[in-house]
Amino acid sequence: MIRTRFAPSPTGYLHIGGLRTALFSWLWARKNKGKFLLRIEDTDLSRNSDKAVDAILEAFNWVGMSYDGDAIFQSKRFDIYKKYIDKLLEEGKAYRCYMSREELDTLRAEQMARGERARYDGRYRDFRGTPPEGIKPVIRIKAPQEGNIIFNDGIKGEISIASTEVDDFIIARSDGTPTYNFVVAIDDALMGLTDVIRGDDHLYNTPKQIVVYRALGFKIPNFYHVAMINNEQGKKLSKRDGATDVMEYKNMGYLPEALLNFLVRLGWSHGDQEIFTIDEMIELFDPKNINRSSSNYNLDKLLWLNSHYIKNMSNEKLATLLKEYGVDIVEHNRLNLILNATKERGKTLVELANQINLILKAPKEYDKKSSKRAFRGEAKEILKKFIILLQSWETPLDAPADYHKVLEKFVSDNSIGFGKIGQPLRVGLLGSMRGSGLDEIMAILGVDEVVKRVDRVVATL
RNA sequence: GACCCUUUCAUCUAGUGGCCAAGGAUAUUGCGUUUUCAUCGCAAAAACAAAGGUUCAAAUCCUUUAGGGGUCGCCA
Repeated sequence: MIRTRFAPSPTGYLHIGGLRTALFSWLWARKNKGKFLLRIEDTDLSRNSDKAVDAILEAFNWVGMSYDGDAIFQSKRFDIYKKYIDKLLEEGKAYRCYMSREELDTLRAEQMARGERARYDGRYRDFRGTPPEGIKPVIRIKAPQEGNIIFNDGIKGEISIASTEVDDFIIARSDGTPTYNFVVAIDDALMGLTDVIRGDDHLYNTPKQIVVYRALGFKIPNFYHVAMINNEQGKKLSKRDGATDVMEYKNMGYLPEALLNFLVRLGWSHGDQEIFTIDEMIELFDPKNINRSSSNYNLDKLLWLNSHYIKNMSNEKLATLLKEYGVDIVEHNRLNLILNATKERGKTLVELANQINLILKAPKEYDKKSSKRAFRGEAKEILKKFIILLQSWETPLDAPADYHKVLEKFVSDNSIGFGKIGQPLRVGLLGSMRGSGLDEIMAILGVDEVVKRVDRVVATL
């Protein structure tokens, strides 16, 4: 059975990079009817925040991802790690190192000056003497000193790193608390993970974790290192260009299905397919089709996807969602008309809400440029005449098609083009030259409201 | 600086030695539809980082160079 995990450290909100790796892991588990587990990496006791955990769960909930079982908190598993540290110590696979921080700093500076990769030199590896006084030791694991550490990455292929590049890294701090690479390996093993999908900023941690796996005799899982998401300029993502809280996307009016569709195609592909329902993603996802190279974050496509999902969403569901964006038309008897007239004009729910308000709320002012164009010539007379025709119409006016008949009769009676009435009428009703179809607008507003708005604008001309 | 990863249109990508004078999508531009805007339809422009090899044949394999990213913590 496939078992994957998402293992964030609770230092802040969830951003799209994290959401994407979580998505990949989640899809892979769901596709294989396996388990997707959540683990909170909070071993650094000074940097924890419960809020951060809530933020992650809120984001998961919004996009509809769920994890199996209970979330695991590393901070509650210190006794387990301690046991393994003692075991390694006993077996001589780990040792106490009495090097002071100052000594370490000096060593690193020297190595860097020589143009080497900074790494611990193993001076206490076989230490048998009397420990220096006043130093609380750290515990280091014995890494291999020769050969290469090789593993097969599911995305990048065989990765080989010289053992000389991997030092005897610290597995327990001088205060006794365990460190990241140690606990990750233990938990990944104990949680029975078969596939670890994570960002390729962890690529260099993998050989270290393999050292732990081997020392403890654990089975090594499959690793998949997904390349980073960069900004449009190909640089590291910053808060300005995408590394914002996932929930910000909700505030900006994006649909979760659009965001997931966007993210799944960032680095992964299934031939030429662009649109994926969640079920399709689950069915088709395979980490072997993840791209090796990093991808650039670009909002255009997300916007396009979002408008696609808005256009294809049921009116009932849209209406419900719109309540959070300041528009409540759930009980409106023209609900379908309103959304059919506007949903192609809003790329986000925020824009859609604006479009709806544009119709539902009488214009407070009339766009200058539009007015200038629309209200020239005989516009005033034409509007007056149109109102008369509208009010004297004999058959009931209900559907957009009914209003269309009125418009048709009006232009033919007066031998004018649609534009002659369309432009002033539109500006009179909406305050702007652009917007939904007049037939729909009038059907939504009804005769009385149309007359009211036109009267008002006529009075200003 | 050292080590590791990576490099196809502006962007996301298809492509695993011949089907590629490189396909799709977004964005852009033009045309059409429309009373406006949007949607939609059609079309255009747009890329194998560079140089050397290997091969009958290379976007695909190898080497070097250049660009980008990551890592070098008693952070995760």
